[in-house]
Amino acid sequence: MDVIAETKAAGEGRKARGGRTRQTILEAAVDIASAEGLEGLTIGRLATQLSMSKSGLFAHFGSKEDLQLATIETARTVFIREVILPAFEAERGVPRLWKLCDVWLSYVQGGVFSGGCFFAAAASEFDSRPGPVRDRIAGIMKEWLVTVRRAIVESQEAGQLNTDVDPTQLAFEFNSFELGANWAFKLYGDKQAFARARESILERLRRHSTRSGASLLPPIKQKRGRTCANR
Amino acid sequence: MDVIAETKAAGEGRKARGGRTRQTILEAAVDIASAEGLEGLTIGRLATQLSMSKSGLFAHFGSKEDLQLATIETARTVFIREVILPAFEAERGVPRLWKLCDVWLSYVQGGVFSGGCFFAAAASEFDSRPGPVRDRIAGIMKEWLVTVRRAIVESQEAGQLNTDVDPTQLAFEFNSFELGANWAFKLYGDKQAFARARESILERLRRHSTRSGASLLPPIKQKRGRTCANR
DNA sequence: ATTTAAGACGAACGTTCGTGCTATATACCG
DNA sequence: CGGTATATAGCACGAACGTTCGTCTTAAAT
Repeated sequence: MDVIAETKAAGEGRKARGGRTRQTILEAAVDIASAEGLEGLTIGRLATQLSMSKSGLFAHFGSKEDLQLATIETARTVFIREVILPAFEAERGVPRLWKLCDVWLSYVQGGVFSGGCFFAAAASEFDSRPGPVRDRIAGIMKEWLVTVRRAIVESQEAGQLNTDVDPTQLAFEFNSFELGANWAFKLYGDKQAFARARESILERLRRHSTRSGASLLPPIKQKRGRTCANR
Repeated sequence: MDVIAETKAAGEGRKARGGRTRQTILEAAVDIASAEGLEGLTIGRLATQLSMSKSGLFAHFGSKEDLQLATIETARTVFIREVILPAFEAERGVPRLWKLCDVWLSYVQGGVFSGGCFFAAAASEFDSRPGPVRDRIAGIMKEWLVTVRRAIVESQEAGQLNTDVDPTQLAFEFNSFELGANWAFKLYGDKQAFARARESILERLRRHSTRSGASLLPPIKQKRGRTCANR
């Protein structure tokens, strides 16, 4: 996976001095932007929080747009570290597919970014504003969607998921549940939403799994009252 | 339904003169805000577009927050007219439940607001910004969720939907599909997303419907070729 | 015909934004 | 040690923001 290869190269910095503070700036920028948005991420605000001058900070980036793009790239690195890599420790097929969704929900729930999913927030902020920022966000979210879809296809190739399910359709559904949980959590502080999303995803995985695939899913959790005696 | 009662009262205006321009302002405001956001909705921009002075326009509202709140209320009125009322023409039960979702998707697809779903955009803009604006948006979106949930319960009471399905869970799923379609449409211009959301919703309705409920759903559409017609 | 009140206007306020220019401090290299 | 980049700071700018103020026009009420 190209994603894994690039994590090695990203380690060491540019010119040692400036590279380090630049990284420090970007880490703070990601945190602010996830809560206040990429436009609410103000150079003055960022400088104050880091006890720097506006101009000193600004010198690290040629423009505000560059700062936004660099912030997005940093967020992507965090996302890969916090979601993609852990999920890829699970074996290819249904286990990895499930873990991708599970870890994603945990990453929002656990407050990796203080404003929920960084990219969901950025996408809705820039979706009506054409330009490089919007394009990059769209590209990164597509990466995610493609990763989920590929995990679905691999599950089918491994004989763990029925081949009569459309991978694109299922990826759309999983992504929707994640967006829905993120929405409910951010707007209402509803932590139950994550459990709901997990239940919806698991229900679908179970229904479409072959026997060999179903055995790789977590055991059915008993609901209060009654459970999947449905149908 | 209280929603229907309030459509009658909203007809006539306040002081005839001022009420009319105020309404004109708000209609333009809703359109701008749906694309540029409630914060991107600038008083100067609004005044320019309407060939008014900033101060003359501003006098209709005591503050920017008041303008935002009034804009939200106007958007809600549009939403009720364009989505709720048409859906409530369908008979109670599964037909109304399906039509609620179907009309919602059409309302985004058809560009009632040029920036997709007004409330989805506003929610993600203000979900990390406490205050009256955020509270009102959250309240309105809850109204919608409750309306969908009630339609589910009514479908069960009418014996058209199996009672072993959790209404809150199903409402979460339908809402997620709508958010997912809105997301794909705004970020990628993907019109197929609406068809995908409809398919997901219908599939679930069919699976959980009783015989009497299933007969009230639209006929099954044949898919092109095999499921592999996607990209 | 006179008074009153509302609506719209232009100008200006103070603040904050992104962005340049210029000077100083700090670190690295011969 | 001195010299040269590089990093940061200080300062100022033009524009845009929300907001306030005083004035003029216009239509209704007396």
